[in-house]
Amino acid sequence: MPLKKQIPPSASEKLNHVKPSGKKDENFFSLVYEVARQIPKGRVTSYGAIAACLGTRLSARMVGWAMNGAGNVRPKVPAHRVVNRIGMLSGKHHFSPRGSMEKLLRKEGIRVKNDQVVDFDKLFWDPVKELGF
DNA sequence: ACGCTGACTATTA
DNA sequence: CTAATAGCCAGCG
Repeated sequence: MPLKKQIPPSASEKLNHVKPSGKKDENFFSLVYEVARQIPKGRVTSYGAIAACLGTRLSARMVGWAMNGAGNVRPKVPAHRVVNRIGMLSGKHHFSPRGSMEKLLRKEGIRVKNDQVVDFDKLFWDPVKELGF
């Protein structure tokens, strides 16, 4: 799945209006959480896709880092639906309890084999495309 | 303040 | 094909 063209930084400004309060600290984090919450059940996406949606395709690491606090944020953020670009459950080690990520995915009908999402290309949910970016 | 680390990705060798 | 490299930027010692 081609990540297509480069996303202009203006995209982040678009989502910027979403933030209810005037806090800019959680700017990036909030955006990540927002997008992550939009992931339909039974679908998955990648850190890079979210990053691209925010206009910072190169900062996919930050997306993952943001997920680090996903469990602390309310409402819950389906961090288990976010995997790396090849559909591998790279973040399963950060889940509690260990291995819950795969379980959750399976529960949603997603087949996981050897820490990898089966038919990742079909289950892939592109926020850029779905959200109209 | 500085440097290292990391749930990533794309590019180059 | 695999391996190394470079961007990204928020935390933490």
